[in-house]
Amino acid sequence: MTGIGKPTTWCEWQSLPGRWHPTPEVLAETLDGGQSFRWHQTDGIWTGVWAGNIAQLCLRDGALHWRAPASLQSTVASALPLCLGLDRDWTALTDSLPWRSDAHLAACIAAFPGLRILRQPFGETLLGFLCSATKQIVQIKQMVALLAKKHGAIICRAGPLTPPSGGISNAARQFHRLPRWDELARVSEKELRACLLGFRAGYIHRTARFLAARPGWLEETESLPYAAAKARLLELPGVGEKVADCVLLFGAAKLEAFPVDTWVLKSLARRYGLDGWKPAPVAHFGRTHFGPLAGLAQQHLFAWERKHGGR
DNA sequence: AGGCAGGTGGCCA
DNA sequence: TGGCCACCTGCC
Repeated sequence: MTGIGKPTTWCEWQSLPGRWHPTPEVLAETLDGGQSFRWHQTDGIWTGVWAGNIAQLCLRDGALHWRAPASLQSTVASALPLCLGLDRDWTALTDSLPWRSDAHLAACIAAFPGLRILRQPFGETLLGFLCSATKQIVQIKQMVALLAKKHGAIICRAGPLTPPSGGISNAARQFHRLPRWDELARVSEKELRACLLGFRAGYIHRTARFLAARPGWLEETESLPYAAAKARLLELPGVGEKVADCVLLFGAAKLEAFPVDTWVLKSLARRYGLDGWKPAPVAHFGRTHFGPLAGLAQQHLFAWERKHGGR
C-alpha cells in the first residue's frame, strides 16, 4: 500500500467472470475510446487505475484475463467487475435499442459488438471531463496522468509491466491515484496549469473550492435520478450540458444521458439529416429517437464516427 | 509551421 | 433565446 519499500509483484493471470468476449478492437474502444482516460495499452496488456485500484487486462484465445498487484488482489477482484459493467447484460441492453428500425444504428452496433459503458468513480469522471474541453483523448490522458503523478497519492509500486523475457520495461512502476476533490481544493490554479490544463485549470480550481465547501454534495448528486443529478452538476464551473452528460453516463451508469459532442453532432447531421442543428435540439432528438438507453446508442455512434470519420 | 481540438461562460442584440 | 468569441497550449 505504501510507496516506499520493495515493489509488490503481480498476482497470476485469472480469467474474468462474466460473459464478455470482446475483440481487441472492441476492448480498445471500450477502455480507450473516450469514456475513461486512465487505461493504457502496452504490448497487448491494458493497465487501468481507478480510485485505489490497479488492474491489468489481456485477451488470451478470445477470453479476457486480469491480474492486479498482489497487495490489491482482493479489492480489485471485487471492484473490477463493476468497473467493466460485468453486472449487466449488455447483449440484452443493446438488443433493446431501436436498431431494427434504424439501419445506421444497426451498422454501428455490428461494427463494435459488445461495446459497453464503463462504471467509473463519479468524482474522477468529473475531473476527467473537466479536462476534456476542445482536447483530444491523447491530450486529456496526459493531463489526467500529470494530475495523478503530481497531486495524487501513491497506491503502490508494482513490478515489471511485462515479463522479464519481454525485455521492454523491467523497471518497477509507481501508480498514483487521482487526487480527490478535497485534495485538489488545496492546489493553486497555477500548479494546476503546470499539468497542461490551460484554461481548464480555472474550472477545476473553482469546482474544487465549490465542492470543498459542500461536503457530501457530490455523493448526494450521484445518488439522484438523472434529471436532478444533471441540474446539480450544471451548477459547477466548467460543467455544461455535454460534460454533465458524460459524467452521468460514464461515472454513474445513467444510460439515459446523451452527450452531444462534435462527433455525435457530425454523425447525426450526416446520418439522420440533422444538418445545421444545434447541440440542444440534437440531444433532444437523440433521447427521443434512441430511448432510455440513448447513452449506449451514443457510444456506438461515437465509435463508428471515430473509426469512419470524414467519410 | 500553424491551425485545430469530446466545450463553457460571458457578452451582445 | 440565440449567436459569437475568448480561453490555453500541445499535437498532427
